[in-house]
Amino acid sequence: MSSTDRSSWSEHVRGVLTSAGRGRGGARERIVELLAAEPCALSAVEIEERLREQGRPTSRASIYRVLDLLVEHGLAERLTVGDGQARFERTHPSGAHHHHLVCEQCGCLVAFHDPGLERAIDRLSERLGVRVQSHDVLLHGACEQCG
Amino acid sequence: MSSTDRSSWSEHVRGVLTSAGRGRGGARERIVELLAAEPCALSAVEIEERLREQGRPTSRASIYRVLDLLVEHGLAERLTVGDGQARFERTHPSGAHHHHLVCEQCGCLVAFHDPGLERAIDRLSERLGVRVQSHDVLLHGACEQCG
DNA sequence: GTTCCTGCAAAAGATTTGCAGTGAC
DNA sequence: GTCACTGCAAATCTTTTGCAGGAAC
Repeated sequence: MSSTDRSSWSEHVRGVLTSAGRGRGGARERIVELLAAEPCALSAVEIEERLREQGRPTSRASIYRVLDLLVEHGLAERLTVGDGQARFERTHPSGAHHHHLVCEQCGCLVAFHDPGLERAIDRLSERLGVRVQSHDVLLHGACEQCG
Repeated sequence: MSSTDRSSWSEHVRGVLTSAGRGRGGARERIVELLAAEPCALSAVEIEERLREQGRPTSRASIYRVLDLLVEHGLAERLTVGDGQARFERTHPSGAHHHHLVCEQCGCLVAFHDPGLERAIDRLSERLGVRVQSHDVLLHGACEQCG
């Protein structure tokens, strides 16, 4: 993702939250800045660590509150990879989305997008006759470095 | 799933665990029996509730231990739907697997199988050039009753 | 008798909440 | 000055672990 995307996401967040009558605050700015720069999904604990390493310590309670706020407004997405903690990732303003591969060896997350998969899910939801609002696909395997 | 499938899964579990040098115990029998009869994924807390309702109270620690044992031997599968607790479901001895739709209204789980989706994931893993061991697909939407 | 299984209680982690103080506008 | 935001501490909830007694073989 380009640096333009990064700053545009931060701007987008500010716009949406301002319209919602929310102010700004130090913790929120720090977290938004971190998520904007981070390509991959982070857990609340990881966010706390990164911010502390950057010399900008932030309370974990605030981290959870900011993340909830972002998810509520569709600005971030919550995902779970089965390790007992939730991970968070910014969403693309255009609505484009992707899925993840969890490397069983190094634990890293690899994002990917696949039109064929999206089509298969569209056809599937039609076949099932149910209304599907969203979907998650999680692959478990080995990343390029480990595989 | 037929009652034959149910009993065959229980038999399968006994066979596998006996081969692994494990004995039997009351808690394990109760949990296997419950999972055999239950069509859908249950959390440890739900399993505890059901067993208590049946007048067969079982310690939660034992429930987690039995579930871990089943997952280790490939007899059950752990899945998460994002509500902060793990759910468990028996696996089919043949290796057949399915995925789930979570109804956002009533919270129920609907299982489905879709060859097209499986093919799309096979093609995808080939395109990505990574080794994919397993995959999970989770749809969020409305079930037939609610939709 | 030895080994595995179980229950209880305590511990460990992640997440949420109450509350008082701080900061933005 | 008001209302939102933050940090701390405590609470909640799920899951794991230590240990002692009990059951299976």
